[in-house]
Amino acid sequence: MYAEATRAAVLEQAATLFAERGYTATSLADVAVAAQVTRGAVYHHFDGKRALFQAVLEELELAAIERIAASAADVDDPWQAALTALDTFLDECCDPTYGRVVWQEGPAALGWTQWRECEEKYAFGLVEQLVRSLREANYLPPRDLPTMTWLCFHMLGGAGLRLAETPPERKREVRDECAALLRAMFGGLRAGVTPRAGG
Amino acid sequence: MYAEATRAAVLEQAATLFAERGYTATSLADVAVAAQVTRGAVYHHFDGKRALFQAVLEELELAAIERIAASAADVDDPWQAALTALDTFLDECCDPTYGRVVWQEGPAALGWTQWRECEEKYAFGLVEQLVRSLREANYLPPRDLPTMTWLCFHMLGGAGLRLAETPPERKREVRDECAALLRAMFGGLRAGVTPRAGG
DNA sequence: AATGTCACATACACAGAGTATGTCGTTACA
DNA sequence: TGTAACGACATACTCTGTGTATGTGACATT
Repeated sequence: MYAEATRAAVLEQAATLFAERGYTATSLADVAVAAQVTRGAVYHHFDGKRALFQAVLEELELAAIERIAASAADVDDPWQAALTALDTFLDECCDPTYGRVVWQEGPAALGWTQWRECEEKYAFGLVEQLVRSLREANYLPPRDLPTMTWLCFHMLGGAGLRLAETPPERKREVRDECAALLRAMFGGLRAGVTPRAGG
Repeated sequence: MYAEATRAAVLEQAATLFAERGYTATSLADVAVAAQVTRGAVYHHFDGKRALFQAVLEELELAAIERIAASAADVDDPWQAALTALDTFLDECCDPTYGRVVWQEGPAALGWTQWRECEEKYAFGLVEQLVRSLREANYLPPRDLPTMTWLCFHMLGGAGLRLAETPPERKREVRDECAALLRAMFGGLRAGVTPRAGG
């Protein structure tokens, strides 16, 4: 039963190529060669190029979200939990593949709408959840949830993208810079709002 | 001399189609049909699909940036100038074509790197200029300029994208919501910094 | 031993980008 | 005023890459 190994190899090589060359510049032939199989094998395991990409994206997101959620799970205060999640997220983005595939190639490959639908289950959903809990605890003003979520989501995406393209030796520096700026900006949202005790 | 008219027609139809269907889903045949010419004419005026897209993007950016810069030109205080630019930018984004082409399709079509290089001349350049002037006037902390610019740029892009996809009847509402949130976030960056008088 | 199924491989169809060449009307100029 | 050059397209073809349909061998089942 080599099937699972083949699938995994295809998935792994696809992730690398999509991240390195981008979605359109990567052909299924390239993926097949890299995974040392034929295009037939790729089509056997995945329903075409888009489906392969989506599988790659979902795998990356799943792993990242899991770690991010775990890191924030045992923090009681919603604000501190959000900041912890932010920190872990930035760590995840130091992996070049994640930022490129999820934030840059994602919308291009799947199309804006489908990408967002997919993201509802992962990063976007997590951000929404965090923003919601912050708002309910009165850490944030009672403004439009989708808009707040959307802006936060995109700001995080921007940071992720920037981190992904930063050369390894500068990653830590840029990461800390992003963290400070993001904290300040989120702090701006919070300004003028009194958190509800015990929220 | 119909040449200029033909070029303009191709450019206009391409903008519409790229915005409606996206870059990859739009073939040059589609563009040619819409502009009532043949593919040959398209290739005569533009060096291929990417070049056509870039021309569309640059035209949209040029028009937008011009209006944005003009609106902020006669405001003395850098902070007020930035807020004015923000307002005008959000107005521009209420045009669905602008947001889709520049912020969504742009990176996908040209590739991340080339898109950014192109943007240096337009939106990204303007944001950088504004952020720089704010920092020099001590309205912002002395943090890394590229990172600050990048995050602001992406946040604005997120807002633009959201506005572009909002149905016309809700645009004003979402626009104002975005404006308020963005002002708050930028205010967060400013917090704790004392502006230099006459700066 | 015949049959079915899984995991691929091979071969083909078709769309769309890019290119090479053809055509027609206008202009330059002798 | 004939013609040669050029600009503005149109037509025809090539090539790459996706997707699909079919073929093939190993293995399990009965």
